[in-house]
Amino acid sequence: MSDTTEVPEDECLAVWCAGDDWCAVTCAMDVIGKKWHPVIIHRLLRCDELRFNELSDEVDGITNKMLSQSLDDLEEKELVDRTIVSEKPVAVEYSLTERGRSLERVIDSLEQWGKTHLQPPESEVESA
Amino acid sequence: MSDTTEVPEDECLAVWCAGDDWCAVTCAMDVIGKKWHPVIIHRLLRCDELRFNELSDEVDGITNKMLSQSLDDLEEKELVDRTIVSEKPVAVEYSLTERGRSLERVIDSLEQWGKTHLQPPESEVESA
DNA sequence: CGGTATCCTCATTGATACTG
DNA sequence: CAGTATCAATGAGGATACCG
Repeated sequence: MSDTTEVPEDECLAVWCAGDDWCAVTCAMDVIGKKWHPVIIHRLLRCDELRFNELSDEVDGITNKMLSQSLDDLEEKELVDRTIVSEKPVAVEYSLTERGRSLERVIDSLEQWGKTHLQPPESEVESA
Repeated sequence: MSDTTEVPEDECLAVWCAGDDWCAVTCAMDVIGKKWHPVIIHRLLRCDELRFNELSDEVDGITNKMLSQSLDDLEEKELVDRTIVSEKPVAVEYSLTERGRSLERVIDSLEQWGKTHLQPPESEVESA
């Protein structure tokens, strides 16, 4: 029951794209194309579950606001799960949902392309 | 001389991302993550070569300015080739470069994901 | 710890009109 | 046909501070 018809009724994901040709790429980009989404997903893909601050540390450069906002959006899109681990000393853990994990191929091809065609600065990263 | 070391000296593609972890996904997104880039590349992937107006018609919703601007950016990033077909009645054709074509996997996985998880509105597209 | 709230900036996008 | 110029709007993103 998870690969036949994934789209909920309240889901508006498909709406803003349903123009002349539907365009799945544009839609997909609208979902994961936000500035911080790809990295966040990428990290979650590798670490399985992370706390807010761990994520904040992992992503590097992201502000609380953007992390929170991105996570919020990702949750709303059912790509990320938010789990309260502890109430008293507030502790929350973020992980990918099934749907989120399904993005692995996308993120992976993106990463692959980046590594192949953008050239990692492994040998000249210390110049800055 | 086109598949050994693809990165030109003036190329700043790798620069803005060379932070703490390099992050290929973020870099890749910076290249193709612009609003219209994915669709344009997608069309070019399917049509091989298109004129400015054909593209303008294909993309649907894009303005001259954005198309021109996107194409310009794509050219600068060496993803798209601009070929002047005719001088007098100005005619230009756009096509993907090798590098641009290398994005096929990315665009494809993006499209695949979109189609699988965002559900094309084929059966309810006429409600609007 | 895990966020929110506020304010501010500037980049992206768009509409419209004009041109070689 | 294939753009460019200009102006304006929008909103994404960032800095900082505060909260339960």
